[in-house]
Amino acid sequence: MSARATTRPGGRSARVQQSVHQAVRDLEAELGRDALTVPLIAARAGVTPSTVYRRWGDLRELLSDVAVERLRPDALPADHGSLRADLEAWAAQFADEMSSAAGRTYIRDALLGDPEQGNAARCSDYAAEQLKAIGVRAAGRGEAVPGVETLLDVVVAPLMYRILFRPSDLSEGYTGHLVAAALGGDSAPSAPKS
Amino acid sequence: MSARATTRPGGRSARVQQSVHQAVRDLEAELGRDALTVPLIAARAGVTPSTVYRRWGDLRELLSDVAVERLRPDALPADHGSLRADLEAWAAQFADEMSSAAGRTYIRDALLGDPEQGNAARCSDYAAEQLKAIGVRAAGRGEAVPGVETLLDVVVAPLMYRILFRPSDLSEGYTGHLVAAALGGDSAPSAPKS
DNA sequence: GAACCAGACGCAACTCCTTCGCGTTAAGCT
DNA sequence: AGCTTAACGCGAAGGAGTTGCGTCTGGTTC
Repeated sequence: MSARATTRPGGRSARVQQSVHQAVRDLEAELGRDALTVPLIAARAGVTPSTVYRRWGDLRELLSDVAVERLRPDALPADHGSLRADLEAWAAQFADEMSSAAGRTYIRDALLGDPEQGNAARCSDYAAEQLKAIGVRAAGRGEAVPGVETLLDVVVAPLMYRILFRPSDLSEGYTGHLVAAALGGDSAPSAPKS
Repeated sequence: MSARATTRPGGRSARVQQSVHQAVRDLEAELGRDALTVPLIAARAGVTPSTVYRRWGDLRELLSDVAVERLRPDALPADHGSLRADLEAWAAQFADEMSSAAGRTYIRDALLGDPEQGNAARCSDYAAEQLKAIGVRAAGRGEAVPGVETLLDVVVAPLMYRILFRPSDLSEGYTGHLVAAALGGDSAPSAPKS
């Protein structure tokens, strides 16, 4: 049902998918996300609307695909010399990007794809890959490293929960507090009031 | 923009809102959620489609309102005699309800409402109220009680993250593991592999 | 390398969701 | 009771979403 598993990866189908995705990005930048419609996107991409409906089935599904691509990290997390520094830097950047208006829109769009496994799981996989890379690097230094599952539970999940459900309660030092909780160290000064 | 803050809470407006909400629930049970359309709902509710569009602006917004109402807990958490037992029972029930097909649909619908504060925050408030009630009761017994913020971070957020992003990775004893992490006790046997 | 098969696309017509202006109704207030 | 204004009903116009059919292209097989 999704366009990802195209049965014909090469040739025309690939060109259509590429041009449609590009049209979404262009029009989103020009007109804003709320102005996007399938006929508009199709016209910009040089295809007919029915093609888009057949491949993606829905505007939501198409936007979900594009959103997941934009959420894909473009590089491995930077090396700051220690597990704690790496995690804090990564979590801070993650929180910044995801809590922005654009980031929240992409997350929401990504969550709207096919409800079963699919686009949403990819977002989590991206975070897991980054955390795993940080963990492997720290293990190479001889540091004790929490498992990826634990980091997802203790750092990523609370951040995402606040971004999605409590957008107003995302303070500055919160990521530091979460990393400290994950590593068992001291909490950052601006820990939650409890 | 949302229908909640109706400037005229009484009289006809209230009747319209009530009948429209009821129509959504009825039609959702009869035809399934995907078959819902604004004209259909309006006809069942005995109003014109333009009324629905004016009040809610969008089918998504209307479904978001209805979903939040369905996510509202109908009773205070049961008393099992101890903080740990109360938390485990509540978390297990929460996970069950939210990870079901209907629960996930309601959560997704609720998240689609007005992006700023609104319906999504209500969902979190519901959980916070329940946790606070459990906490107050435990404090009355003389138990040491983690703050609501901590419980949201350590128990609710990981559950919700898995439900939304990793629907396949929600094992049986996971909630027990999370409660144990929150209370500092031993982990349940089926803890994550890390 | 040439013919075959199947999936994907373009085209066009149809349905109906969505929007908007205007007149009417009723809720809240003095 | 009269007034003000928000909310609703109605109807028309525009546009999104859907579908059937023919054509084309990419992959496969002989």
